Amino acid sequence: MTMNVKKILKYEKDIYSFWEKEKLLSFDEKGLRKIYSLLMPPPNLTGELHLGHALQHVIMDSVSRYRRLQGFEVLLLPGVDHAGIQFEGTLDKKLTKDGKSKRSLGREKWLEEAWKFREEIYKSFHETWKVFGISADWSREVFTLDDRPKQAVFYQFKAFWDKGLIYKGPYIVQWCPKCNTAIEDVEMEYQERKEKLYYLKYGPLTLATARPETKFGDTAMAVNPKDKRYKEYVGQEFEINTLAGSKKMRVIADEAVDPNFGTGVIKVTPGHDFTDYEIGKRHNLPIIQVINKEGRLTELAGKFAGMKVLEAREAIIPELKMEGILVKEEDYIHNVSVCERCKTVVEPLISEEWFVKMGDIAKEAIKAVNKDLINFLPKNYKKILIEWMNEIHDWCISRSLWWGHRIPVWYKDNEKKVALESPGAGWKQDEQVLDTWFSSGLWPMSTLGWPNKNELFAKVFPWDFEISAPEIKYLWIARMIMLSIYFTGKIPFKTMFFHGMLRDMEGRKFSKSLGNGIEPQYLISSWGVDATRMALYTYSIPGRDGRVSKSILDERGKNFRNFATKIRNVSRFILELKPDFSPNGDFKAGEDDWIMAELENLSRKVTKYLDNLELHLAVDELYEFIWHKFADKYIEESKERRVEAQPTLEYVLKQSLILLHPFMPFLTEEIYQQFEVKKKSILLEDWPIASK
RNA sequence: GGAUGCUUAGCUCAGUUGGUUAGAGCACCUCGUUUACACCGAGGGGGUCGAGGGUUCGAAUCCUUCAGCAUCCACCA
Repeated sequence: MTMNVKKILKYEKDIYSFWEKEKLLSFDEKGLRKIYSLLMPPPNLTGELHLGHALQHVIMDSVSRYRRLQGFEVLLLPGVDHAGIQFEGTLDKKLTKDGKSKRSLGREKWLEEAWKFREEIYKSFHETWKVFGISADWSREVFTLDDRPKQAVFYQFKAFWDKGLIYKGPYIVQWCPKCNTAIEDVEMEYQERKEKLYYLKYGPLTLATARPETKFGDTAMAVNPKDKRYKEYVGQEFEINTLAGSKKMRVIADEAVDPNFGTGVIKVTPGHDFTDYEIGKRHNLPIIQVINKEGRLTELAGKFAGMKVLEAREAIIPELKMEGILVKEEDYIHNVSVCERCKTVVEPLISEEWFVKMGDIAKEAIKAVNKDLINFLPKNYKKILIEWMNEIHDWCISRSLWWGHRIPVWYKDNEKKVALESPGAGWKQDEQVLDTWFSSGLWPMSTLGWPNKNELFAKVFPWDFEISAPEIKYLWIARMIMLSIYFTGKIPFKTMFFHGMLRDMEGRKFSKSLGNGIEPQYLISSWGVDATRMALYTYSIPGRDGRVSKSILDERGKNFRNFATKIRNVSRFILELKPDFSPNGDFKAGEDDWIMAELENLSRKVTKYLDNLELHLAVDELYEFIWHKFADKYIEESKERRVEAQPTLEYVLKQSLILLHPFMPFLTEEIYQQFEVKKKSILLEDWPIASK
């Protein structure tokens, strides 16, 4: 079995090397042919490529091979994303196993380890890509921490800075105490928890809270202005027992308070709650930090200082009861925000972070998207993206990490400078790095040498084709659009293809923690690369999720492996066992007409489906034609008149191979090479029909 | 709470702008070991297209209500 696997992979590697050697995959920017450009979404540098990557890359590859056959000068540009938090988390886990840690290594040594780890991951990426036959121009590969993106990132930062779009300030952020960094809304997930809702007496009022431990940070009580019950209290001040002393608190009226929740009164904790932060801003309330970045209470919490949030909650409850402050408890089921990566409960708290004002940037992007310059698949993503951009928040671009583009701001005494390199002795660079998406958002430009003016950029931008998983439509796609429009006035890509998500049979995402993943390598070694690719095209409908299990993918893999065998047998019959005669290339009218008409029909349909990016339909047609029309019917009938039919047999086979090549590149090349009259590679053949 | 999508044969899914007996693969049944192929061929069974209502000469396809599932967004004091 393992021998067999190696043999299969060896065969595919040989063909791939042949394509590379003949420069069939490389892009000639001096070429005169019309360009078709595809930008590979850079996978995260975190380990191995999974089935979702395979799906996405295989879709891109079929499009790029199709365009190659049509005679385009194709650029499929590959790359990898440094993936700040994710990579850093993965590496730290690995280092812990080796008995090392961030603290013991220090920033410089740690970065050395990081680059070493990067090399390991790179090797595995390249192997997988080539095994899948991805026809990218590897000489143009980009990594988001390379020099070029570095220049682009700096240009971007400087441009925003000069325009006054970047600001630094205390701001309430979602803080993950374990990752020790601010994270964005989109990096969180929600877990339903059964907790308690506590009713506390604050002066003459009773209010409900799920987080009594934040009471040390309270700066006011708030009610809805329309709530008649509390009208008389608004504006008054009361002495409140905080368990760490006593302080005066005012009752304020704010629209954000829901009169139907609890008693209709809330405590306002601007330092540790998003709504409260907004209320606090509107009413000029002070911000008090009672939870620190490790998720522990600060000294303001008196004897509870140093406790973790949940410990503190448990310790506080009895005290509140004793003091007569806690008057009622009830069960309360609600969603708790946790960090998407480490599942730690996220604490909203105040941190010094860098932000980009997004309002104006988004406005321009909305205009461009509304002009329908980008073809979204599925269509409704246009609306979804516009709605998001309409309600955009400022972008928190700083992360307290080491892996990434360091914020290019330098400090000396009370001076500040923006520079890529140190402005001289005594200057200290900001400790934080930029959000990964700050560089990924520039991907369509930085991969082409932007911001330096150059021919490549001028020729290629905007890209013809981009593909993505829908889950990063805001994080990545929307940002690429906004940044491209902002800096170049142009959209970044003409077609934006959102593929569906592969899920398990329960509809869950594949994830490491669930252990429900299916290795692409497993499928390849069982059924071959081409069959695995074909199995994946079944799930290439834009925006449609697919449920898969090992057995379902095995079923498809086996089915297409059988299809590959069928094609091998067909070609053996036609090319190896052909009758002894000299083909004159003439087609006999009459008995061959129908298959020629079917072939014509097939060519037209496959072309249409590829143009519309309906890959699954193209695959269906090819399968039906080759197996059930050509093999089962025509070849069977031709046995009666083999010599006469031979030119047609050869012709139909060759054309079928060309049409199938975008999907099964290795098999089609292998068989193509057995023809007597042929070009150097099937990739140099002509697609039978032009696109509309 | 808001938005979007999904619900078609036992399973996983296709069904292009509404138009003849609703398709594929796998599974199942019958027959076939003819010199490309049993990783095969010929044939067959199996669906009131989630439920109700509506538009139409005609609806899986359009409208509406409802149910279930999923995703995204918001809220979560």
